[in-house]
Order: sequence, then structure tokens, then C-alpha cells
Amino acid sequence: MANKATSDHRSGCPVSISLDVLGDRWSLLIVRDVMVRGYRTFRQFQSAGEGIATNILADRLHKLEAAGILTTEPSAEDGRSTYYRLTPKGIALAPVLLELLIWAGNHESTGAPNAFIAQMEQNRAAILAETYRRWEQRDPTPLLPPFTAHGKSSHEEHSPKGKAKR
Amino acid sequence: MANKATSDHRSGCPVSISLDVLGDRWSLLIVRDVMVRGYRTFRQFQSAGEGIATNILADRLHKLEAAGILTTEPSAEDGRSTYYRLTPKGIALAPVLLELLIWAGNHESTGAPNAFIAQMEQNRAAILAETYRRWEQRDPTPLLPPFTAHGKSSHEEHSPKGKAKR
DNA sequence: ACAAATCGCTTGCAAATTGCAAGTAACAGG
DNA sequence: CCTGTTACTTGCAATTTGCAAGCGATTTGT
Repeated sequence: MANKATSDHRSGCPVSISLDVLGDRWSLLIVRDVMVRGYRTFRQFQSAGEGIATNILADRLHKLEAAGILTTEPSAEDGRSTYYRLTPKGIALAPVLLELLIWAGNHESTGAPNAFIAQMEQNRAAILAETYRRWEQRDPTPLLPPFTAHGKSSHEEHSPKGKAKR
Repeated sequence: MANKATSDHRSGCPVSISLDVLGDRWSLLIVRDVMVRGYRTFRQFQSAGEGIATNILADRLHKLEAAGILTTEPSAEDGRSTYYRLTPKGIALAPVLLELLIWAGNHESTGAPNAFIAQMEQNRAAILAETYRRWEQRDPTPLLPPFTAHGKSSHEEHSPKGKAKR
């Protein structure tokens, strides 16, 4: 079951190990981009809004791949592109991202409307189910819009939750 | 409602903002120590197992305080000590830590037994309720043992979940 | 067919962050 | 008092980050 990395870890504590793998400013943002925005290429990650430098992006993509969170496959449509996709271990980060979203939404000044956050909080299971469904079916349509500026999403009234779950 | 920090943030995305505040190798470990191990003093954090350097620890404690996640109060028993405590914003990180724990428990080789992780996964609500209760009542007894080495906890059969809830 | 643009990187280099070791001021216990 | 402890700070070296530029392999436009 448990995937390993021959421990170069600081301790056996699961939380600590999570942070050994994901504890930096960029890794989880990349996972977010693949998971909820449907991004698949280097270029898309690069222009994701937070402005990651290309050397760091390349480094993080390799580390996430080495950690078994992402896999790559050559693009069928464009020979220059590589598609990145979440592994089962990667999609399993959905609850972590959701809780981070809810936490910041409730306690920081974010670009996401309060009503939106409240809705996510009340429909955790449905949102996670929809996220998982998208992953299984390789559905690349964005689940959430990029909340770029403070105060409103970039697509203005996107489809906050849609129908997810029944 | 939303607490703010006059945005020096990379974007308005809640996930991104969470990572601006917590996205490093140490911040969430400190929160873990306060939340589930009942640690309250500088010394306790320092000898927490992962071996944080004192300058970084001091820096992170100040940043967490500035972010409204921790508060300090002078120790009544010992004039040299300061007690650190989670704010409401800080205790609200419980679900994030729990999901990180479950994720690593399921996908990395950790010091926590599989059965233990499975139990946490099935009793999320009860564990969060107990965590919150401990915080409210300032109960400093450890909820979880430090999973120091790979394979077993340091207290060997501690009290994995106890009675929480009900 | 050919030139220009695009994609996914790599390479240098300066700046910021981290980690390590050694202090230091305030307090506590004997 | 005198010694140990607590919560830090200070220097300094090593690592990591961010910025800008470059580069080979396609793909697109004409």
C-alpha cells in the first residue's frame, strides 16, 4: 500500500512527512492547477497567476513526479508538449486542498466570496466526489475559476458548484 | 469576519494565500505541536523531534503570531517562559492537519500504523470535536504521540483515539 | 519550403532564506 | 550568590530562490 521514498525524512510523523514532500510555496499550487483548473502543460502552470519562475517550475514538476504525485505522457496533439496528470496519490490530496481553501476563505481576505466558501464547507463530500469524477474521466474543464484579484473571480459568476453529487 | 494582513499575497486564490502564510517546512509542525501534543513553550517546540533551529523557531513563532494563528501569554509558573496558544484561526487549521496526516499515512511510509490511520479516517468528526474540546478547555495532555521513528510511536500503544465524541 | 513563433526546459548569477554554532539577558532554584 | 535554564539574538556559511537569457525540438504561417 504505502508508497515510499526510502526516507530522507525528518521524522516518522505523517504530518512532518507531508511537509517534507509538499511544504513549500509552490508544490500544492501546481497540484491545485492540475486538479481544479484542468491545467496539463508547462505553459499553463507558468501563466497560472502566481508567476512561478521556469526553473523552479521544472524542478517542482520533477520532484512531484519523483514523489509519485504526478505522471507525464507526451501530448498526442502537439509534439512539443508533455501532459501532466495526477496519480491516485496525487488526487488523494483533494481533501487537503479543500481544507486549505476553506481555512483561508474563512480567515483571510481572499478573492473568493464568503457565500462561495460557505457552500464548499457545506458540500465537502459532493465537491470531492466531483473532483474525483473529473480526474477519473480526464475531464479538463475548470471546476473552479482562478480567484485572481481580491474580491472577484476572473470569470465572474462561473459555476460555483454546479450539480456535483446528486 | 475575514482577518487580513493587507495582502502581500501572490494572488487572491485562497489556496495560494494559505501557502503564503503556511507554505514552508516548519509552520504547520509548530501548529501540530500546540494542537495535538499540547506543547506550549519554546523549549518544547525545539525538542520536538524534527530539530528546528532556534533562530528559525523564533522567526516562525513571530510570524504565526503576526498572522493571528498563535497568541502568547507569560507563564504564571515560570517568569522565563512564554506560553503559546492557538487562536480561533489557529485551531481552525485542525482539518488541514488531519487531512495531511491521513494523506501521508495512506501514501507514504510513516511511523503511524495503518490501522491507526484507518481509524482517523473513519472518525474525522469525532477527532476534530475532541481536538476542539481540548483547545477550549486548555487541556494540554497529548492527543497523539510523536511518531518519531518509522514503524512505531514513542509511547508504544498510547491511546490512539480514546473515547472522543459522545 | 522556409522563417518565425512556441514549447519545455537549462544555465548563470544575484538575492534571499536556512541551518549551525555561539553568545546573552532575564529569571529560578539551592 | 552561584549555577542552570529559558528564550531568544547574532554571525556566518550553505542552500534555495528568483530573474533574465538562451536553446533545441517542434509547429505554424506564408
